[in-house]
Amino acid sequence: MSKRAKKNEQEAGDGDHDNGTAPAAKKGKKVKEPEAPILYSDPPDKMNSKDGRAANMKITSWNVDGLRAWVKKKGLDWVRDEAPDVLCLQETKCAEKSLPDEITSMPEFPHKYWAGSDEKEGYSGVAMLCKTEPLKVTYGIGKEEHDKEGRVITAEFPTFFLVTAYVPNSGRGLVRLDYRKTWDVEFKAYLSDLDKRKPLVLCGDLNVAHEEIDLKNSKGNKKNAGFTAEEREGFNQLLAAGFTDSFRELYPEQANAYTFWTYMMNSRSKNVGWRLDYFVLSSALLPGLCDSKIRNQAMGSDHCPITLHMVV
Amino acid sequence: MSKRAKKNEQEAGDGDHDNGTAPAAKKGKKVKEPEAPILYSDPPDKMNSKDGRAANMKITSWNVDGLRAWVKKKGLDWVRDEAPDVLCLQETKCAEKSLPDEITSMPEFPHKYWAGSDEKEGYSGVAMLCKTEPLKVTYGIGKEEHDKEGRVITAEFPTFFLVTAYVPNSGRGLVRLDYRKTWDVEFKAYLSDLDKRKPLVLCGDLNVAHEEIDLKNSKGNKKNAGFTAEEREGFNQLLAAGFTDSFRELYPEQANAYTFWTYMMNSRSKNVGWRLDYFVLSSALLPGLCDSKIRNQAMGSDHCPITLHMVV
DNA sequence: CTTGAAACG
DNA sequence: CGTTGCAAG
Repeated sequence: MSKRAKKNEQEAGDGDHDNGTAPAAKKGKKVKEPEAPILYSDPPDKMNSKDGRAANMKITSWNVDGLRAWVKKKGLDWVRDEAPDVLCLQETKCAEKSLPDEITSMPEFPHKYWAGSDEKEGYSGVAMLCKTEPLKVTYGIGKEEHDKEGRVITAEFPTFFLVTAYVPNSGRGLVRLDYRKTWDVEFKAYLSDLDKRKPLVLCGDLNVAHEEIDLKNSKGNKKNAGFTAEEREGFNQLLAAGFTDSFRELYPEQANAYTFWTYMMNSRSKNVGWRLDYFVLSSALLPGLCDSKIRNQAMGSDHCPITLHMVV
Repeated sequence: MSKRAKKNEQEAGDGDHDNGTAPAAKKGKKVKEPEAPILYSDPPDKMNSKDGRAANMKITSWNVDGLRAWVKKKGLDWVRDEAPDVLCLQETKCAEKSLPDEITSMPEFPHKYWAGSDEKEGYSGVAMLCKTEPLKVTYGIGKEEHDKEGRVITAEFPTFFLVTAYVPNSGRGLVRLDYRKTWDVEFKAYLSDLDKRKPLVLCGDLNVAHEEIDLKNSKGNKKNAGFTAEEREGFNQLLAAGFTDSFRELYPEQANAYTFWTYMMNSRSKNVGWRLDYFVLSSALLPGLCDSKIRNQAMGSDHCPITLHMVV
């Protein structure tokens, strides 16, 4: 391989979450054979906690990248099969009045909560759909500055809080990294405050790959949104505040486990991806943790869904 | 039919070229049966002039409403079957560098000319593709004010000028009617000047239905772009300057003959349309006129193509 | 590459 | 309703 080609393979483009592979080879140049995608084995869901109790709460989280398109691509069929107790969605990109009937009328989830962007229509937005009614539902993190983009919904259940979040992307050229750093600080403070009242589950697109193992091209992406030192440190600080990355807790060595692949350059078929979606748990909930799964077969978005089984 | 229903059927919306039919009937109300579309018979092309000479020039004009989408919808397959000597396109909405290979490499037309909008990418734009090379090709009408939107190409052939035009739409709410009136005056002047040198054929989307016979809902569209008194008078003035609407010349009583149908409200399937595309001829070319056809079976745009046969 | 909205028709 | 460039990811 030429020096230049090697460089390309590690460089990232100026986009966010780029996979860093070279662009289409020039005509006449030798092209690398397509390799078999490197996946990881997917054992059956563990339905019991370490201390032997049976899971009684199933939560699924999915960045749908445009709810309307995702519904057309039959994302809800997958959800019906998965049948979680709570479904959390990020990047719905849809005003409440424009939601498809198929989801607003879904009988499996009688309790539905929507947060949209105040300013920009079709931007950001999260949702939480529940089988049973939460005690209370709140929107945002209680900071005017951060609550205009429909990024957080918090539901209080008898024994825990469930927070779903779509963390701000730092953007191409890291144009929004400064804002993201503020967000990370204030969001962690919000979660710490909640945690003092009741343990919590945080799920959603946290827009960071924590460690090198959490993305394919770690080398080439150190200056790109989602893998900067600042964003990774933000995640470190969250864990230091007493929270746990449930997937990594259960599968500390598992490589090639991703939840996002850019639509560009056939990244998904090559499993050139990032782990950006998480279930993060208060330490008090760890004894009830049964499994934390990545459903990388489910299509309909550039992210795949993740599912948590726990005892609450 | 109720008075209200009747009113709806004649009213136009505030859009341009609306067909003026009522919106979807309210639930529970009686709905009119869908009627068989009223078309007109399409006799074989006349390939001789009145004085018996054989046609030796075939020109096709088509508002493609986005050349790239039209190419994907196989518009070029239809063109290859039609096999005109000159193909004129309007609303290409495509910068020259973004043209699909399939059209730039088309061997049937070795001589290709493109005009695009200077300011707005993906807006307006016309093209002329020729089997034989014109003596000279010019762009615009020689008035700075009118030549920024890629609306006119003029090709000089040995015995005539061919002008293809995409005349400015007066817009919803007639926001651009004033500009259109200026255009009509200056464009007529341009054509009159050309006509002094050599007779001409003008083809393209002239964005006006001339008389009541030239659109389905004439009553409801008198205040809408394409059928205002001002635009119709502009066309009258053009004819008064010594030019002839070739289709109407040959088929003076032919109703239900349209070249445009809004994509909305299934207008095309109901043949609720407008005749907006024309071949307009200098009087000196009338003896050579053989036929002026509307190819209303050709799909790929909200306009259909038209074809002229003449002796030059 | 893909989404959604905006402008235009 | 459907096209385009656009911002965003």
